[in-house]
Amino acid sequence: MTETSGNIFKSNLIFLIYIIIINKELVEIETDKNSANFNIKFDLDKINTLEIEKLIKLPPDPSYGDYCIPSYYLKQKGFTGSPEDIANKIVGFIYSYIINPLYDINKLENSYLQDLFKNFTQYFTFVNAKGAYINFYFNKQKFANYIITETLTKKNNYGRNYSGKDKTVVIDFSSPNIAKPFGVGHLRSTVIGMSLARIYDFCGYKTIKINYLGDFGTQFGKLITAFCRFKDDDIDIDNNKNINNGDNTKNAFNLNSNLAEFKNDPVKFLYKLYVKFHSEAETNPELDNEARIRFQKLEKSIIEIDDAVELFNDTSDDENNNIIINGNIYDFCTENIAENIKDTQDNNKDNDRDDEIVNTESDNSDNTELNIINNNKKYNSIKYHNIESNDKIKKEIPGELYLWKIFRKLSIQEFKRIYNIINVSFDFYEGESQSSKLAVNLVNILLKADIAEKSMDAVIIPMEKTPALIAKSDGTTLYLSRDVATAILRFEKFKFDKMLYVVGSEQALHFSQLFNIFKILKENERKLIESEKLNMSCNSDEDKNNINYINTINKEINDKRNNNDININLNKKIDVNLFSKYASEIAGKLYHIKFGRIIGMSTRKGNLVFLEDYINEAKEKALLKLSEDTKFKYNKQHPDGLNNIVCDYFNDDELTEKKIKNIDDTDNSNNKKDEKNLIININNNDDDAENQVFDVDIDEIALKVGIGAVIFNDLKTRRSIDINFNWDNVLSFEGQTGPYLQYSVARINSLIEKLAKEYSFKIKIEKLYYSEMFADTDIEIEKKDFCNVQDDDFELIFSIVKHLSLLEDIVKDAVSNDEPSIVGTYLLDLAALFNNYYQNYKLMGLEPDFVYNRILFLISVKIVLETGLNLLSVPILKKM
RNA sequence: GCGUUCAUAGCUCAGAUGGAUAGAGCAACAGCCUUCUAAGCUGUGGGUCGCAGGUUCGAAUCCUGCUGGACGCACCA
Repeated sequence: MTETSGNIFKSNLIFLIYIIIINKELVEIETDKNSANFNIKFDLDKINTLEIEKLIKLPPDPSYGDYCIPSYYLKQKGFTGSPEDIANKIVGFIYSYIINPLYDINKLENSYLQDLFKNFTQYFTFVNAKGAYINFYFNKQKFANYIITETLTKKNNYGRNYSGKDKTVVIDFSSPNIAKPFGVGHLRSTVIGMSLARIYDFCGYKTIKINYLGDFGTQFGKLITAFCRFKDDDIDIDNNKNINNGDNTKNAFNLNSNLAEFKNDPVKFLYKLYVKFHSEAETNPELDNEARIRFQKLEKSIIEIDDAVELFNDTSDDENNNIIINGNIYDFCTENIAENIKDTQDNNKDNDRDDEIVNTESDNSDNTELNIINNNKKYNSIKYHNIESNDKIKKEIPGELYLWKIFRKLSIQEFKRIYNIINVSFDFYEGESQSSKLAVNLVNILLKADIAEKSMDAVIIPMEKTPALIAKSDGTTLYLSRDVATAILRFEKFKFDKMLYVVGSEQALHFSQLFNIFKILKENERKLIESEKLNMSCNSDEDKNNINYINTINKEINDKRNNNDININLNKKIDVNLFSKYASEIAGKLYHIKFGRIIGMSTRKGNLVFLEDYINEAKEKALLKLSEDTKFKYNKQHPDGLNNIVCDYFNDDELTEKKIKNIDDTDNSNNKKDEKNLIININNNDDDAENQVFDVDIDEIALKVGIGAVIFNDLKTRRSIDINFNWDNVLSFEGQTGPYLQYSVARINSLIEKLAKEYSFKIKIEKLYYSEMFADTDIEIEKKDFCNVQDDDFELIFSIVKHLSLLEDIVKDAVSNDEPSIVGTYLLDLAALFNNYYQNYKLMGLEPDFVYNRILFLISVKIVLETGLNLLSVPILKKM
């Protein structure tokens, strides 16, 4: 027997349908209501509940019932005749055997069957056949009370299911490029990925969130070149003009305004350099050349220097970041690196083409380009010692590597700051740079195995359509080959059942090639094994190096989920037969979660939009609205105003993380509990109520509203379609928007609070907020009847409760389609239903018992709304 | 040219995987704040589901063709 849906009404119906199906002969005979037949077949072990569940549909209109079964579905189960006939016969069967007072259920031999039939009459009051449909009508009161009890009992676990039990899903999302600003393009991946992670988690999967940084590639040569050449220039890309193009290299890196800017906003500064590089390169081809050389040096040093990636460990937290930014290393670096790089720059002028340089290798000791790589000469490398480890021995590394590390580190810091704002976290930060070693090896093995072949000096894997390019003609690896290597390493570590790449649809070809490669590797497993053996036993220097790479490549990724960065353990050796070992297992487990582009997104100046500006724009709008509205709402209507405004986060860990980040000046040894509620107390000075409203941290609220608007805007539509960007749409807080959902929750909170106060109910309001949901509430839920069919508002409540009951199915649906928008539209419907109720049915002043029950009902609505918002990673506000 | 993908109300989108009468939100118009937050609610108007065929009891949904848009097509990621 397979697992059933969490809703007992549905599971009961599933069993009934099963009985109908296996007793088909009995159903097809027109049974005489009075002639009892107690030989009903029933075999508990053989039920495939999932299959039967698919037969159950929701009628389009409540008047057609609460569940229905289209009888034409039953033809596949062996029923014959017209759909109308089938429906009629089945309804006849149900009335003869179950809802028939003359039929004595107790005479059934199977006691389980007895219970089932008894339950059925309790859960369903009415069954009819209408055309091709068999319609089932709930015992509405029982249903409503059942669902409300369920939500109140399970709280923020309501809707959770375990369809992903014992399965691991790796989600690769966000993946910004180092040294480039975090724009709205990355936002989509980030937001979709984060939401999927939460939804998968809610379905019981072990979910691993990975941020795969674009920390490698030709652009870093460009950036380093630009940094060395232009760092002291006046660059203002906003106005699109470059003042002072000259060579300003006399005083290397003074503490001038540029340095201040670099320290203050490194990513933006680097972006400016990058833009400047491209505009300069148009007239000066030498720049591109220099960039290429510098990247080659960088790549080589990453591969050759054992702990290259680990230097100035990215795992370090604020403490060490401060060292980099403010302390000795920084100053040391800035003085020396600038000098050194200037030297290489000067030398570089003699070498216009990189192949010349490559060919003059080793014998020209004055050629600094090569010495950097091979000899670590004083003038072209950087001495440093690792303060963290109290390592007294100074090491020397190439300047390119040093700068690259600095850029990388500062960028990660900046990204983390932004992720913090939108409440996104990762289990691991990875980088392309980490898999380049393995990627090199992959190319060799595939060549030997005849799976790949050379084509115009490059290495390709032939495919039906476009051949996959896995190495450039200069032997360096590409995005694609690194992705293959990365997938292997990840599989080795996580043994995932699924890996999702949340990347825009413009990269569809790349991923279809990637998946194809694994398919090809699987088909050629034997060849691969041979090739790997060969690779191990060969003697050429090149191959030895490769074996060396593979032995030293990082394999060990720290298990600690909370450690946010890559931890590389270089001591651990890995299997050489990594590819043949895992490739066939990986095939078929990779998915490209593609999404459409954002069209027409630009600032008023026409440039790339930075995420932060985007959020700020939304925040400003919210602030405006808030200042207009609160004045009216809280001062005129409710003179007692707000006592406290609580800005809540949904995740304790993330909350703590944020708190720690914010409080950097004080040693925060307070217990966690105090941190949880960021309560901002307002001076409740009666005289000056009007001004107080603005003392409230409406800033915080506005920010959350802005974030909610921005995030929900990306999640409310299906991934695949392109978004026509329109400021008015994003900045609209009315209708189908994030703020509308947040507002609905805030309304419920406020209402509950008011009613509890008015009626002196002992309800601890703070226990009702999402982050506290794990704690026991003081609500008594033993009382089963929260509502009654005779109540005036019953129909309204029933329609809402029915919607609440869908949550589990919605979540499953979202997972099977990898589509967060399914949750989004569900929430909009639910919020609309609630607001309808809110507006049309006033509770204040009604009977206390009745009101108390309604509060419990409101809490159950709130639970579902908040659960959904949490799944979408939309901030939940207690008040707004 | 080849491939992927999209086309539903003036605009932005749903449409439960082929099922009962195609639904929301903006925008327009008409109402609703001296009791619960008007970021809200109620009502009205608005459709040849891009076009043309096909598949069957039944199509916005599936297949083919066409039109129109977006993206991609080997040394970028």
